[in-house]
Amino acid sequence: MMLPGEIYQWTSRLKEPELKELMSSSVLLDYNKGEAIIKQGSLASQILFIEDGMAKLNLEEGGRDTTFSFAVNGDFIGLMCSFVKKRLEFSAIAITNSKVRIFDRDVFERLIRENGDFAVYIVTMMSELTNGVVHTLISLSHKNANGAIAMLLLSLERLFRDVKVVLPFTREEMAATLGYSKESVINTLSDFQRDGLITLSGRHMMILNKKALQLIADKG
Amino acid sequence: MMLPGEIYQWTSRLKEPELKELMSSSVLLDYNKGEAIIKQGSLASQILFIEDGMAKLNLEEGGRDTTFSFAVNGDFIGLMCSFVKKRLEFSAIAITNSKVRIFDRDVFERLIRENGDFAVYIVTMMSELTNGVVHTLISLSHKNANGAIAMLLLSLERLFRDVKVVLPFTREEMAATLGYSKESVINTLSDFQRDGLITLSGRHMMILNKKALQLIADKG
DNA sequence: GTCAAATGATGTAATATTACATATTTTTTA
DNA sequence: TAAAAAATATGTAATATTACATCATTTGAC
Repeated sequence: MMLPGEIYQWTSRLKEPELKELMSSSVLLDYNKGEAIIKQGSLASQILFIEDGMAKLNLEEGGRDTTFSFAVNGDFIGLMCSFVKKRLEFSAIAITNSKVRIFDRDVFERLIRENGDFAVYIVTMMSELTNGVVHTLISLSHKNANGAIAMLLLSLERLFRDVKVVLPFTREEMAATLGYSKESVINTLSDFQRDGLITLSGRHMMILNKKALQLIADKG
Repeated sequence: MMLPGEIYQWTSRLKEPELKELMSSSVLLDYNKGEAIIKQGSLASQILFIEDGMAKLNLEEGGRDTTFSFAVNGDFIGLMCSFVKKRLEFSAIAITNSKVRIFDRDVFERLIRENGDFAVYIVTMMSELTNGVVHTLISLSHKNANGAIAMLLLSLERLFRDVKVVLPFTREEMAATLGYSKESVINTLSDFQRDGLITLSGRHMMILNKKALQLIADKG
């Protein structure tokens, strides 16, 4: 439950009546694991905020689905790409059962118009998010298969805040995201398991040796 | 010379006195080809606008310099990454002699605060820019060497608006950007020349067969 | 212009990655 | 629960990419 002015940082940028208006024009929806929260190609008419759960941000292109970011509890989902003119060019998929608050973009934009503090806060958040995504994508693209996979596993550990992770991908989806073949992903994961860095059972993974994984991510 | 309200779209979002204030607190500087316009790690205290010339946006990391975007005449340089809290995490290098207008971030932010129209315009522009960068980086990372190089050459053609292009990279820098070895880049460029797709002489390139290059970029 | 340094070109061996074939396991559906 | 479908695993051959060695060319400083 979202209580004005206390749980989420950004709410403090809004005045009492502004926040009230925004909240009362919003809806809270439940999404099941695997469900699409945002479909690429839909009109950019909403701003989504994840109150509970996790989502992956995908870009579909050339028949491939690439995950380029994640969103967790307390994040605006893909905020840096949400204010486009026409249609959203990304999708968001719940990777756990999630509660998502849906704001109307017009109301949201009106607040940006009317509340300069809020506008600057949003602009700053967008820059930070974009920065992070660009950084991640470039790092990934310069790594070999081992390094890229290690990076992804570590980012999932941060996302879940736990060494136990449920992979939000099939091996093939993971391959598509990283730009390698599914066999490369499968083999590398097997290698990691054989070398005692992780345990694997279907989609359930546990990280056993974070330091070694980090080394592979850095060097690879 | 920048004339209020007529040359650049964004100026029409500002009121006469706002634009006047912004312009009068700005400076126009000349940069020579190759010169650093923005240094990664510098304080995020300015917003830069390129009035004439071209620049490449680089991210340094792991000893490598990766170009992730370009800016030309009429662009804010790296706007989507410019409103970060502390230091800029990208650099910008002039790839032709350029005239750059330097705005003070505080003044710029004050306009975002005080002029809602302007705020929304900036937010929209940031989203569109981020969208484009993410799209480009993901496309590139899924291509083989030939495809990635073809993509880059075609994007340079669009940048220069001409089939004659002066490559803003050494072969090695191009390799760093694309995540391949310099030999792969050199060999592929040689192949392209041998196959009559381009002519090359040092950094001077001419695109002879755009369709074939596009095909390689799409398929590769 | 000359020289030195940097950049570019090319061939080959080593390595990494993919593609294919096939068997096994897990998940889904009826 | 059983059967079917999807996903995973594994070995091997084909392909792509890198790394190394060497030489040619271009660029920049003096």
